[in-house]
Amino acid sequence: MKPANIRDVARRAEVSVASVSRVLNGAGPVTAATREKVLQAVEALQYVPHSGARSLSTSKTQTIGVVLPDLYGEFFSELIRGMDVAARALGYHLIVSSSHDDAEEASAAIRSMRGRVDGLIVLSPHLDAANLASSLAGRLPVLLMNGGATDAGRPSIVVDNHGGAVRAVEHLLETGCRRIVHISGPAGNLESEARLAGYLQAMARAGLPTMVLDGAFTQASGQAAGIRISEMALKPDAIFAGNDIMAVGAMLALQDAGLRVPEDVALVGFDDVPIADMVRPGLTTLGINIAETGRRALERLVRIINTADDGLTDTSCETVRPELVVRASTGPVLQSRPNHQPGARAVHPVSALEGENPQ
Amino acid sequence: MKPANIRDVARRAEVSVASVSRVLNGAGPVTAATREKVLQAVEALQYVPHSGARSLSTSKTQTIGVVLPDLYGEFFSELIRGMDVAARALGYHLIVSSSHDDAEEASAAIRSMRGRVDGLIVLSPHLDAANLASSLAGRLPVLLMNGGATDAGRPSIVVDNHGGAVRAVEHLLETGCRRIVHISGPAGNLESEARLAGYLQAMARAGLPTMVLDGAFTQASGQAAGIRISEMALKPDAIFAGNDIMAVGAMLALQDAGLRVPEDVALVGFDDVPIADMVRPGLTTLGINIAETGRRALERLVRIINTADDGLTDTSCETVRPELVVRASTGPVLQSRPNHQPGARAVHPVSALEGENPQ
DNA sequence: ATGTGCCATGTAATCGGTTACACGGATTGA
DNA sequence: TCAATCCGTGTAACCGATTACATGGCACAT
Repeated sequence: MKPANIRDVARRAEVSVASVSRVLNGAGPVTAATREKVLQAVEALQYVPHSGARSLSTSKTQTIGVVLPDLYGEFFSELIRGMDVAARALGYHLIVSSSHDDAEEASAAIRSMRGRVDGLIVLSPHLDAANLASSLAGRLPVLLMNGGATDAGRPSIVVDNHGGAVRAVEHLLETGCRRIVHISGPAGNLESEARLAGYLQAMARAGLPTMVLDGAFTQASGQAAGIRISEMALKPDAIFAGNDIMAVGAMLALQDAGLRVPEDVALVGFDDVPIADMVRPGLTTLGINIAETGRRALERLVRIINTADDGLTDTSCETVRPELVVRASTGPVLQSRPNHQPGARAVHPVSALEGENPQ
Repeated sequence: MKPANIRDVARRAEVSVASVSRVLNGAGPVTAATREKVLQAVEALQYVPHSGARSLSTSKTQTIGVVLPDLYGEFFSELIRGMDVAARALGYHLIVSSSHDDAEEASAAIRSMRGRVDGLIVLSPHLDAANLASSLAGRLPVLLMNGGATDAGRPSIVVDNHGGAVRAVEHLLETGCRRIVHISGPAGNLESEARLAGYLQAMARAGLPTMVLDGAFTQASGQAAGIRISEMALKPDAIFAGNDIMAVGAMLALQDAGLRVPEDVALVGFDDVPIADMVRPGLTTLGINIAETGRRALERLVRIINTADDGLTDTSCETVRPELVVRASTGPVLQSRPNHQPGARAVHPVSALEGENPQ
């Protein structure tokens, strides 16, 4: 009992296969009578077109591939959710492939998707552009979401990681913090590096010394960093973590060590994943509307596919600007007057290292 | 510059298409020399087989569809991660389709996947079996993960929701709680109903009165329930929430209202999603190894596909037993002696309603 | 009545693989 | 030396859709 094919339908409806195809695709002229007969036959035979055969003749799969790194967590699931909603609205399917440790594995995934998808959305912040491009060989439309890289000639959507990090540091400065350490994401990750660079720049601009602890964008690495910090003799008065989940890890470690957030140490994350609002104190962070970004990415890729410019015309690099979301993990912003005042953050002994320069 | 096809490869390697196919599929006899020529041609032409064409002749897509409900959050993303890892290991791709509000929409999603996938994993706890079966028409292998329903004749993997709920209540009883309310999941959701039934049964068995607040498996609904509870004149001494995310919502509401967990109100969730270990106090919950469950589901479906028994032979209903994970959101277990003793939970005034019966 | 044009429909080529079967050359046994 | 066997290879028929092109019928203008 093999499934029915288009010829079975044509036979039963007493029309030709061409008419069946025309009815089903809404293309070409058909009389109401023909349409009716075809639809009845389709119903009776439980006919569903064979997508492989269709894709063979149309060279379209109505499917989009999403390649993700080995990191997981709320950020990526939110992103995919946004993409999935947009995909269904546009009549596309989504093939996801996650957990790619290295460039090698991601390339293999990309290769295995060729011919199976009409376009790709690639989130591999550790893939350098060159390696990536070689994998992409075919003229498959690709939308990059590769951290800070302004990859030449490819359409992309990137988060303004650098600007966001600067904003994070500025906010901490505004609340009176001076000894600000950064828990960084994994080395080689473009997002992570851009956030680190933003931190370094903002601190340099303020004339403050920097300190970086290595993290890996995971809760465990944030926790480990938090423990290290809680064991320091001269503790920082604020932490800017490379993402929310590390910030949460650090927060737990600090609290377990008896330190108070934000009174002893203020804390800022990045991404605004749902959990940021579920810890206490709520996590101040740089918010990205993640699902919305996913939706936009998918819609843009579909637009590129449909205009058949393989990223030749639309090569712009769309930027998503994170927005500061202030919650309780950072203290209140001090009055903007530069003169010293014993405000909410006066509990912090001001280090001699500060290099504060009231203009 | 169209991508190369198998005939281009055959021409360049100076062999026939049959040989190319044999080399690429490892099937059939070929000499080392032929293999070498073919592989060189493949490399030179950057050849990738057209999956649609292949699926047309083999009737296989090497793709598995996953249909998810409209709920999202860590549970589902963890599950998909587990499936994805297993899929890649077995040479399969994953098409996901989420956010299905109703049976209607889920059916549409299932239909749109026919011919595109070799099998389906369906997680639609609100789809009644009848409605579901009609959608499935084709003899497509389907693995159900449908909450408590022991759907006849279909292979399935279900969580022992009822048993888990009983265990949750028992644990609360062991810590001395008596006024235990339940925050339920959405009505019509089989998982939700099984957990509710388990709660009711365990409470009845203990001779205690029950109280159920309606939730929707979302953080917001848990929070709303928590607010309602914090406003009660006679407060419960424990909450069993239908899942972790509602438990977290309730915890935040209680804490915002100045109540202490577990001293004033103990709290148990269900699922053991990552966030359960990131709130303070840590959430006691019924742990399911989610990613592992996803992996097992996918591997089982592939096994069914490969043995070509469309769920005719293997129709068993595999059960995943959740395991109690005790964290700080519930107090210490009292001594097992039945005589009343002013232990850690003596701070709770024992209500007259209790109906406690020391045997 | 006849030509013109349009429109609904059918025929058949095509997409790019897989594979049953045919074939030819080499090896082996008698 | 000839027949039987085996093995690597090639030929061509299929899988199920789409669609360019051909065709036939009908309406309308002349």
